[in-house]
Amino acid sequence: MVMEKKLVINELELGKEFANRLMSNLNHSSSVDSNKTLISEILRIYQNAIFMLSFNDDKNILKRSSEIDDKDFKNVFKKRKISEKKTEKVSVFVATGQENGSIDDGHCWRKYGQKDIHGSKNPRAYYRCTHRFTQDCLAVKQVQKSDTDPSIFEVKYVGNHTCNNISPNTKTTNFSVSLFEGGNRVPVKEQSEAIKPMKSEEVMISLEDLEDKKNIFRTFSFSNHEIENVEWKNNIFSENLMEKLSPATSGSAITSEIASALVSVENSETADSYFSSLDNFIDVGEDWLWS
DNA sequence: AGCATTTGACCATG
DNA sequence: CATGGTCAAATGCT
Repeated sequence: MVMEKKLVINELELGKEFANRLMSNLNHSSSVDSNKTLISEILRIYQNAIFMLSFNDDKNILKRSSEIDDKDFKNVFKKRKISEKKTEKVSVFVATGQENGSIDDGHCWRKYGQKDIHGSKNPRAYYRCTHRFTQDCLAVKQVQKSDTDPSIFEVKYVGNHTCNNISPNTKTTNFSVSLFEGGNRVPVKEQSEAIKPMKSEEVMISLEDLEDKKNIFRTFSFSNHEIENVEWKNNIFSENLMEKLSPATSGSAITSEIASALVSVENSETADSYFSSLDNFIDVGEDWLWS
């Protein structure tokens, strides 16, 4: 069985586990918050599984990634800076709950293009940092509404923000994040949890050991080194989530092996502003592609 | 007026 | 040649 398939199955099994837990909760009159969190998690898992499968379908894309990697950078392109872009880090997010497709991530973006994408129902919008010219900020993002779920926007970030203009909205974000790098857990950012969230969204990060089959997706990461390496790195439970769901299980062995992020957005209007603080969470290597 | 968005054209790439 | 990413003129918005 291919790795990707196993991972999708793992994801679905996790969804099943959460559903069972929800059933149990309902039988024991657990807190509404806990049940909501479970439902949210189950929905996320389904979306992840769908997303993974959609990526897995396109082998040609994966092939192309490896081919690009095999090339030297001896080719100097004439006009565009695509070759530079390829060396930048890319983050992929699945944003839910957006009503109008404009995803406020705490940075100021300027739309510079939109394209109909072959095989996709929805066009892809291209944004660059508003401060591209004033502060030489080369950050770029692409937003595309999911074909499978119109409420979900796939957001891809390319490059780091070098500008220092962050929307005040960011202040309302309440999250706790950790990630792995080279097998070591590295705390990234943490803010006060003083604000009780009205709505939670899981940000998917992944920097987990690819061989660890216990892991289940929160998101995916792609590498272009080889086709075989275009695997979805993954992680399982958010520690915060685990504490919400089942305090007894937090701190278990499993949580020591996960990288996760739980983002709580005080303002329930949007899933705003967590992206800005999560730049490069998902390092998909030097090449990246949409499904 | 100044800034953002739209949209067709252009270009690199496979 | 098809596709995706970017450019830039036209247009819209405040």
